[in-house]
Amino acid sequence: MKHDHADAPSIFGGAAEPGSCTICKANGLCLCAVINKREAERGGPEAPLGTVHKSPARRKISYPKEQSEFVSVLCDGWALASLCLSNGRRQILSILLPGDMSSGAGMFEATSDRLVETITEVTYRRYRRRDLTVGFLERSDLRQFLTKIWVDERQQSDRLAFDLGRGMSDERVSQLILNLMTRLDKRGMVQNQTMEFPLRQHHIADATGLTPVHVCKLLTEFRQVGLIEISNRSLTILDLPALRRIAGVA
Amino acid sequence: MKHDHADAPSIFGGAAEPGSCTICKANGLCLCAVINKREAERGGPEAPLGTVHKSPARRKISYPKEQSEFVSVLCDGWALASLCLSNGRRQILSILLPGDMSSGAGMFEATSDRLVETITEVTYRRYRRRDLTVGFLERSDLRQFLTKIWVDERQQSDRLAFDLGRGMSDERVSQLILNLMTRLDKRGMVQNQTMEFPLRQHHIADATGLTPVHVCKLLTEFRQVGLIEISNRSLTILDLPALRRIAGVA
DNA sequence: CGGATAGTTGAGTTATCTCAAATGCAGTGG
DNA sequence: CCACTGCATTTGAGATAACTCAACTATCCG
Repeated sequence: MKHDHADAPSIFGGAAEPGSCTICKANGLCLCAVINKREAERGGPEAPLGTVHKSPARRKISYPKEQSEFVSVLCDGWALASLCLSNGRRQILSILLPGDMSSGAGMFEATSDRLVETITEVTYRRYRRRDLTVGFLERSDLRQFLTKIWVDERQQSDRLAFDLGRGMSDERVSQLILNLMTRLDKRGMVQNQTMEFPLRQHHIADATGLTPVHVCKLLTEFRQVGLIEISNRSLTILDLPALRRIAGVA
Repeated sequence: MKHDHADAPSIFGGAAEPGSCTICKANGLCLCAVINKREAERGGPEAPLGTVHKSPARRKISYPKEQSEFVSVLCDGWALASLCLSNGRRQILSILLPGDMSSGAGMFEATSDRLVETITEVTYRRYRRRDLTVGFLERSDLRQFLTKIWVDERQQSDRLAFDLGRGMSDERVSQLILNLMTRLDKRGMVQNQTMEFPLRQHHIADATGLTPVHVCKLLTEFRQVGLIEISNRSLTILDLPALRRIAGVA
């Protein structure tokens, strides 16, 4: 069984085994692999791995209410899903990392209210929704994949609601940082408590429901007391226990 | 095909047809009906409609981390699902109305972090999870039911995050009221802009991320300017357009 | 009637926002 | 290489939405 993501070099895991690429690491299963396998078993044509797309930084790649017959999975780079309403207010609902999709519900619904845009330059893979839904009927591993995503997303948005509704500003920001750290770590993208950190302060603000100005003040304070270090678009956690304490880990 | 919910009188729709009970109205499909049908087609035993349970007001009926082989669907009364963390802070994630379950993800996961408790006295129906998952494999209407729930929940929690992160206090409260009104209306539980309203102010506070005191002040202001009227645990919207305007309907 | 829970009101505090100006930094075109 | 433009970050001062605390009243239920 092939699983080399040949067209998306940056998600190469080196090996060609399942579980080796970033998408697999993130989800425990890669849609490519699943579709691949299905096709192989049927003796069908070479697997439709999904088409690869690239987009520069700061581009909108999916609009609210927009119909699409495709499901996109991020392969490389950072993106975000947000809800924008009246008077230009926006709330970021999720920072998308390699292996993520805008929302698992998108595998069934052709439209959503979410706006998806890139943060860095990204590579993503588009699958035809129809190809996937056929698979859902037939493959138990794909169904498991789905329910796992559902459960994970539920937990993430519950936690988000809690933080936004009940957290102080410093809790929210530290929670965001820790959350990203955990998710990147699962993908093998953290070394020495250090991670790539392409977020602008206004991203952090929109994700935490705060003001860019206030985010700035919080971050400088975090730095001053030796919690974190930011330089060169990368972030290091210097005092993990303290940061967790602020985030109010239950 | 029977569909009379015989043991849960208050969700009687009068007729015995699908679409007639509150659960059907809420979801477009009732689990009872689906399981019923499946069993009937197989010539199996009389359908396992799920066992009926009752609980008085203000009782916890499902705890975080608690394992359960059952999935509960509310038949009558109000309940809530919340996330409680450190120092007793709580965020209500969803007000549960007849036809709702704590979370659709609960149909696959035996545990969650949510605390579910009753607001009024409630009747609910418990289905064995195993009975449902078997159905998912076989019945396309049940799968559709599932994906609809997923999509709806996604939209609800996106909106919640937006309100908590980016809404002023008056927007949040009016949004909550309108949301409840809409959902109750779908269930045929609104007459003349009037609905049953068993929420205490501290419920509203926990749902909107505010303080009970502040909620009180907002509600009295809403009443003074003639937006709503509350009496006898029921709420009437007197000026719908104005309330929508405050809620910031997009 | 008494005790608990819920709602109301006012006074004072504080976390966060708004506004505004200054600085830094990256990319562009001359 | 420099000046320039546009974005991101920093800093300070003042405003305000929402909170805390505390006392008082109303309502419900046995």
